[in-house]
Amino acid sequence: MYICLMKLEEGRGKFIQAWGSLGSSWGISKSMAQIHALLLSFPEGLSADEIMEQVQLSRGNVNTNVRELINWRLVRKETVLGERKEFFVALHDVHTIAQNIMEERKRREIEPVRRLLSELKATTFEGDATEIKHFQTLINDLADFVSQMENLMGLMTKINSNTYLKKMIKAIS
Amino acid sequence: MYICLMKLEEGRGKFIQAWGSLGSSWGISKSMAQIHALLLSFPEGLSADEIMEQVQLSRGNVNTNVRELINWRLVRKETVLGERKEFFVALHDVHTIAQNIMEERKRREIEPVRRLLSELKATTFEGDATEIKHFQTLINDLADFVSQMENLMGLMTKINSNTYLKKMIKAIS
DNA sequence: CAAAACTTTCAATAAATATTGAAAGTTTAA
DNA sequence: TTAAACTTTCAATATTTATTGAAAGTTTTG
Repeated sequence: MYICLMKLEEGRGKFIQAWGSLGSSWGISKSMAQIHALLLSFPEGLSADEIMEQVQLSRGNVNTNVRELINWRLVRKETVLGERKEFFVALHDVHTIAQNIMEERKRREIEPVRRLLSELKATTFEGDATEIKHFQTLINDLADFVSQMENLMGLMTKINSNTYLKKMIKAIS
Repeated sequence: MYICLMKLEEGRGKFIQAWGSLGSSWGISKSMAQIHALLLSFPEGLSADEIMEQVQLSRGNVNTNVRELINWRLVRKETVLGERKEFFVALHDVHTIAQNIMEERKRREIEPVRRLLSELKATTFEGDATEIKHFQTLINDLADFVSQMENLMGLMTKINSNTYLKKMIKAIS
């Protein structure tokens, strides 16, 4: 596909659908990814009913996934004067988005690993000395790597406000 | 738990089980994570039957997930002179592991996003000018972010052989 | 070549996860 | 206070993903 012309609505629809299926491959639910894509596509907030309408999901599903997006700090609630219902707006700054996703993933995916490894590090093993050594080396190496990973994720959130850093990373990678 | 004493076998078992459940939270199957943990725990390779025995999984499951681990370049086959069956050994260097995981995730999770965004970047939209502008800004921002991400993942694989880089990252993050 | 020793495949099944929608809960306005 | 407007919950259901195990396939050995 070299050139392509389409209605904006169609483009948004395509983006939303594609983002939804991509979502699965990063371990978040399709609906959540779709709703996020939808809210990102609109500068203004949408109501629950509008979301239901646009992505064809049930009320319960929209409610659950919007709440989850709020937990991830990717979306916030807004109320409009004179309107009774709530509106949901995505955070539109990509670097803030990235930062919040990083933080959440750290919490969910890195922290538990760290806990496991600390626990194993703190235990003394009985058995064959060589095998113990191998196992302990593994645990230590993994622990080192995990903190490396955390540093790097921290770095990612710093890139945010730092063009110099951005250039540096590009240069050394 | 401040001090703890246990048999090595028990420690390995604990590690394997925990790694399995963590696996789900990073979007890989429990069995695959368990098998990986098992093979990491042993310096020498194990046969399919030994894996089945140790992690209590069916032959088919072991076969499938070992193949997957080989695709990810986290495990390789080994044959032993005079033995008919195959043995599977984990790569034991944590940084090589990290590097291979990064590459695989890039391929699976980043590449498809890049493709989608390029496609949307290449299309011309019809509709309200302000809305189009918002949507295009979104697409461009996401595309920028994705390449940023790729740079950083590249950087991660470089840390491997570079202690200086490691210190630098720690310093700036 | 045939049987033994393995490995691979894949349809059936189980388990985990996501989604629905109707009922219950809450807030606001008159 | 009560009815309307809206949000939340959650048991039932659907969908997706992982796992099993027996049958088919392959390679090696005698």
